Amino acid sequence: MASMTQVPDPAADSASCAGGHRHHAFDVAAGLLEAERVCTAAGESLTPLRRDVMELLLRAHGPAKAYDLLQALTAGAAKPPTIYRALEFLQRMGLAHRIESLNAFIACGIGACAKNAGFLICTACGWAEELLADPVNAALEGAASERGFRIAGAVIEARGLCRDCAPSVATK
Amino acid sequence: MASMTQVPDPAADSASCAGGHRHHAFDVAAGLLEAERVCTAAGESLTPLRRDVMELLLRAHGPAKAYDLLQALTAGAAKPPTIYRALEFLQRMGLAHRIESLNAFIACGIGACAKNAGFLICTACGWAEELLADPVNAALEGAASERGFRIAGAVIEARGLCRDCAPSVATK
DNA sequence: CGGGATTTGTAATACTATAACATACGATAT
DNA sequence: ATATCGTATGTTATAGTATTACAAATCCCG
Ligand SMILES: [Zn+2]
Ligand SMILES: [Zn+2]
Ligand SMILES: [Zn+2]
Ligand SMILES: [Zn+2]
Repeated sequence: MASMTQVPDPAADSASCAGGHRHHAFDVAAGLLEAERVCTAAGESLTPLRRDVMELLLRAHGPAKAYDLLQALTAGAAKPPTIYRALEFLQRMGLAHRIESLNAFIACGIGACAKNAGFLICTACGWAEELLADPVNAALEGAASERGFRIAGAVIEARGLCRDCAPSVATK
Repeated sequence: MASMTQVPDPAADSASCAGGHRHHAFDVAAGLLEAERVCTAAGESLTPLRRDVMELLLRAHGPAKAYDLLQALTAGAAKPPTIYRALEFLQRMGLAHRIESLNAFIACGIGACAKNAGFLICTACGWAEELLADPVNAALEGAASERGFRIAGAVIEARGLCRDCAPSVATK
């Protein structure tokens, strides 16, 4: 298999995933509408390419790797800068996030949040659930201010087992 | 210049750094003693190679890149697996940490903390200060438990300006 | 010494990301 | 309509990060 991350082929549609059990998924249609709305509001354009990448992220069953997205675009004819540029744009719009500890990208699960989201990453099924990380950021702010440090942004990524996977791993 | 990260040449000693102002540094001798102690306590061996890498991390004026460390080891004769293996060992011992958002490594600033440390990374001087991230982890735990998620570990990395740099950037 | 486990060396390759420059395209102003 | 400008995309090449697989050396114990 080319990769572990689940970038769907264009035909796939449902929320079934590699692990076999169905769970977690984005609402693709709603996500695309929201993306259009956000870009318009920002005076930017959700071009066909950017929209295609957004759709791939929304259909993915978890964080997607850049080169897998690249392969999924027009059957791999695109070159690396194509995908990195589209991802950078989507991140700038708050429509997607990069997960540093996975070198992967995911659609925003909260809705155009430009900053300081957090993720709970399941090591069993690969899903990453987004958090509004306000309490976490507040705790970070507290620690930072004690040291005279001014926070501009933060990476918050927890690894562990999601509700669905904790039982199956525990009983294994 | 080969790289921005500050892996010292073998002669360098003080806490002066690329930015010109002196600040932040590890206590090299104490760090090596502690490393020896931790490894012995764990029934593992701090071999000359591992010790050399630990010393490079302690002398570095901030997070160090793997290939820069590699270059600093015996003037670049070593191959990539050499450094990645040593770094993995040091991380396992809690003597070093990987900073995901920088693809870089840093000596533990707290003392053999195996898990869940956090970092405040200054984007001006490049230093990364380690936090005992207990309050942050507590906040994360709270958010996770609401979702039935069991956290095994977390990446907590804030970017911003340290106490020393905030004024100089503000007045620039 | 023999034998097994750990550590290190080495070569090859996979994976991730950016720089630099060329081309295309849509909007606006003559 | 044509020129021009800014934005977006295409293309080539290269830089940077990390792992796999196997070979050799070393250490520890019996
Ligand atoms: Zn988000
Ligand atoms: Zn799961
Ligand atoms: Zn530490
Ligand atoms: Zn600083």
